[in-house]
Amino acid sequence: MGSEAVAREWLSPAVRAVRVERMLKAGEALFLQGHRTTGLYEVVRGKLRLVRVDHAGREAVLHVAEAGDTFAEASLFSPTYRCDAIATADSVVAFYPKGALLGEFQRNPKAVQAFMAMLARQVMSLRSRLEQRNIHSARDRVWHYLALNAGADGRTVALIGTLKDLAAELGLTHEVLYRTLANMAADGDIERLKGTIKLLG
Amino acid sequence: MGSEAVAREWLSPAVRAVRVERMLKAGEALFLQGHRTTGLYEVVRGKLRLVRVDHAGREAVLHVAEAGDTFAEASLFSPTYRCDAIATADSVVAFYPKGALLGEFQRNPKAVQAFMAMLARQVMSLRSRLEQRNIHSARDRVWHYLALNAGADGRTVALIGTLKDLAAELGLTHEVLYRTLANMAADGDIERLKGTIKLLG
DNA sequence: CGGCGTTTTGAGAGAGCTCAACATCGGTGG
DNA sequence: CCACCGATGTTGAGCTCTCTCAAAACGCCG
Repeated sequence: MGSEAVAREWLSPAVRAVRVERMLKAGEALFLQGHRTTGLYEVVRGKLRLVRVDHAGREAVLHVAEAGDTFAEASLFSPTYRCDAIATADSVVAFYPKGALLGEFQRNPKAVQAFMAMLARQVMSLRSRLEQRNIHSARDRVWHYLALNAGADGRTVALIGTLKDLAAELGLTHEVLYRTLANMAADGDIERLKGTIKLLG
Repeated sequence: MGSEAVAREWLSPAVRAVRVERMLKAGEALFLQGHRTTGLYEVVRGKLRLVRVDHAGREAVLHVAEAGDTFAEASLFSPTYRCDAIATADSVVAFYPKGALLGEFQRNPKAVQAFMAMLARQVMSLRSRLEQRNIHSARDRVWHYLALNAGADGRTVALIGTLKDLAAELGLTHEVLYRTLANMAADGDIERLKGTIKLLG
């Protein structure tokens, strides 16, 4: 989940200046549903669970934010948080106060543009990942990922983390991913190199 | 796919004024990868496929936009389109010229805010739908959907389209959805009414 | 070297998918 | 008013594919 190809260059110097870091112990709540919104966050280290709790106390997970992810962007435009944010591991988050951000957005057109562009790219990225999950066959899903993440030459895919991480992003078990890659290589559809995969055919 | 709970109130009167409708025959291309961006679109009627075509001519679907969906938002911040938009059925799209939108955004802070808020809400919605797809069990996935879409009372879910549509949104076959709902009703977890589902327990 | 996490391969079971038949509902036209 | 038609809704049976549990090889770092 933490592998958004969506970079975070929306941080103008002025925005970066208002950033405040905060540490959280595992299980600690950052904010709760109904609380007044104070700003948005970025995960520096650790992992947070965004959950909505229904009347019966059951939780529905909205998102799991990991290192590098931002969350609660919508809090900028809403008076109260609409879910709970709970650290599932000891974590560090960077806080960006709502007022400072909105002020900067009003003063600096570049900052708004950068932030909007970041959101638009994230929407695009999320839509394609959702589309990917509509592909049932493991092989086709892996191919979809590879084709979409090929570099400039259209034939080389750089692997960022471990294959286990990739399996999680693809919504497959790591065993299935290993087997699928092995089969694709055996069939001559891909070539597996150190840290990269080359598309053939 | 077309059931974003994300309303489109980002349309200020000034924005609505620059809207231009265009008709497309099935199979017709609206824009192609590499073309200069002219603006973003909204599907009024029909269905469009956003695809990226790799060097070997294989397509990878990025998104399927249906009535009510907007797409190519990122074109506002990019010089060229990064995928093809092809109508898969006779369609009507509304076109919002990039220049007019960006101009309006500069003049009218309300318009920027509304547009950013819409994007932020869409990011939230997409993230939760992606999280939903991580749930393997059909029953848990359906429950996740119901819990997240319950009305103000937290117990009543209004069904917008057909159950077939819902099955597609959940990434299940309609048969499995029917069976799952029947089981949940038999177990007393839900009550099925006309056009709505009531959560029990 | 020893330990830990990743990578790999094996075998089995379960859940959802597919194909198929049928019921139900809403609209259309005779 | 009723027969017809298409799409939605429903249930059944079998199959495939992925998930799960298990075990072992590999690589990396102290």
